[in-house]
Amino acid sequence: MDTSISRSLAPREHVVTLLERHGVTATQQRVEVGQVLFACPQHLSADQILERVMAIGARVSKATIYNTLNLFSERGLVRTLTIDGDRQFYDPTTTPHHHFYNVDTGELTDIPADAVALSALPTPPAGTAHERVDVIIRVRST
Amino acid sequence: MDTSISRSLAPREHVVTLLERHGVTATQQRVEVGQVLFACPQHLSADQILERVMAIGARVSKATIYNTLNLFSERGLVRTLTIDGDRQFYDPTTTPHHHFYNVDTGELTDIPADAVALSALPTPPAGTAHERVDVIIRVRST
DNA sequence: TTCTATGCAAAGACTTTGCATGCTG
DNA sequence: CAGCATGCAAAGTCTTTGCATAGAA
Repeated sequence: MDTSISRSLAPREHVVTLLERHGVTATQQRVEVGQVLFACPQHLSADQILERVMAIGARVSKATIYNTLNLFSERGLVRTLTIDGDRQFYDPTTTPHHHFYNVDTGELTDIPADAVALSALPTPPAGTAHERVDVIIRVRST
Repeated sequence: MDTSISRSLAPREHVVTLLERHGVTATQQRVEVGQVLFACPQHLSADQILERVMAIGARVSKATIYNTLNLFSERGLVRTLTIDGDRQFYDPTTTPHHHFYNVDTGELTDIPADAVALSALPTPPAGTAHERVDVIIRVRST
């Protein structure tokens, strides 16, 4: 088998459709970022995405990575996660769900929304309305 | 009344005792940071703390602010919050509780632990154990 | 005195911005 | 062709680090 670093990519077609459906012009670089990002449920940093995009032979600048990720985030194509202060992670899963965060390894794992029973949410402060609930379960290696 | 910026401070005695109880040497600067931080339940950034410490006439360098906050955090005197990626907030309330986060204003508000009913927490990934659960309810201004 | 804390400035990590060039429609 | 996207490098933020000096026990 192939000994080089090869990862599955989301099909080009699929990414193009996805971008268009969100009103994002499907340029070369954005599609490549999308192919990496939407390959599977995962949590990648901007740097990791840049690496992987480079690894598939595409050339995208760091600035474009950030521009693209911010655009995707605004348009609801990805969810931006901030767990520790160091860096942001981009999560292709945009449907409601939560996360395990391993404080020792930094690893993030998805938790399906229905695995956490959140009853009786408190009333938001006056003049505000619920937008989203994030549950982060910090775990440590045993 | 006093027109200058004056805020209540935690009593010096109280802060000294608190630090000692956590095995932290109660130096001049640490006590001043503590007086600002432990004045009331709040969420301050490193910069805001520096500002307020300066405002009470104490002179503390930025490096010491960060060193002190990191130390306090390690020793469990404060809880470090990372909400958006921009900066960290330090929360003097270390008992379990959750937060409202206003995505428009950046404002953080405490939620008592018992105001959120979290039943049926999922099992942590193999080889890990629960450490803490954070619930962040994002709200937007209406 | 002996070890730890502090200050200052420089270094570092991550992210954003400005501007000229290139691609999209 | 008009306008948005991209690349590059520089600028910006927040935070950490190194080293000499000052303070605590």
